[in-house]
Amino acid sequence: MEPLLLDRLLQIGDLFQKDMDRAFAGTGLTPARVHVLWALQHAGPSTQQALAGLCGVTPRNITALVDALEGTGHVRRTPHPTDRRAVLVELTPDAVATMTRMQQDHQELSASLLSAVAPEDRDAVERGVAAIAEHLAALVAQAGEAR
Amino acid sequence: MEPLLLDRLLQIGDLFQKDMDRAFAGTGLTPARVHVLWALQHAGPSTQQALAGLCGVTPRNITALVDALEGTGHVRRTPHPTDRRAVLVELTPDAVATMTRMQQDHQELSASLLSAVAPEDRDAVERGVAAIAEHLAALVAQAGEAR
DNA sequence: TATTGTTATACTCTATAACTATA
DNA sequence: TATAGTTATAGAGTATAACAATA
Repeated sequence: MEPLLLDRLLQIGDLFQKDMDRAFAGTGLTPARVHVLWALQHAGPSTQQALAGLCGVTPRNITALVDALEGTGHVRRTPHPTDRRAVLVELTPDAVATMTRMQQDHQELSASLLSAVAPEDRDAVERGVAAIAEHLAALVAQAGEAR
Repeated sequence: MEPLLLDRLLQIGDLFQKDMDRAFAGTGLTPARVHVLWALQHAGPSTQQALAGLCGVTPRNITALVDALEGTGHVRRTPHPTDRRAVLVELTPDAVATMTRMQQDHQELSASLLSAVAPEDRDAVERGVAAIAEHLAALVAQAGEAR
């Protein structure tokens, strides 16, 4: 019996997570902390409130994640120039280098995955996966409203 | 700029997780506990060692998950018929009904996702996603050996 | 009065190590 | 001696609620 499309997608998600967990082992990084680093690379220096929004977690949680990332030298807290309640979190030069490398690996992995698809199927797969992501996002948003 | 295929797949994984978390809210279920229930529905009554293997977690962790599921009435522990060291964990009738419903939802969601893909792309998407899953599994297994 | 970040507390998932009862 | 499950301990991620300083 063929596995369902959904089962394949769930399997892919599990494999990514397993791979990430091992790739970060021993580096002091975890998926949640890398998520913060990604947000900082894309958005630049940010307040913790902003990070909470970008990562979809509570401000309290961001405090803990930034504490850990500060401890491992990945980020720095600096005073906010105009709002003395807030702090700005920014990547250290080392972390910028790490994130640049990670982004390259990311692009290479994406290319490697596409190379596993038969050449005549590649366009359809890119279109189809994008359509699935958008459809699923709409379903989840709809379920969220009905809450 | 088009998002990478990999970004789409990661987005799909995040959306599934978000949807599951909300679907289970208030039921006492969590992704890890549902994983145990799935394993039990597919494998039938099982020892905790067997569940640890099926779920890919430590036996100690299974003890905690089964404790929680027993507390919410989803599973029962019964003595193993031939090995007095072991226990058999089995679904309660209520949990069997819950899992049957969940399996139906699962199939419907899979069909819904496929329906979001253009009809002429569907075969290619099913082939391509399967190929990606197998390719990724091989990459992860290879990285695991090099450990 | 509203917002930013923190302290306090709690729950879940996860792991390793040591221990008990049984094979 | 090896295996099944548990107790003990620890760390990470997550949440809510109460509080301080500042806007």
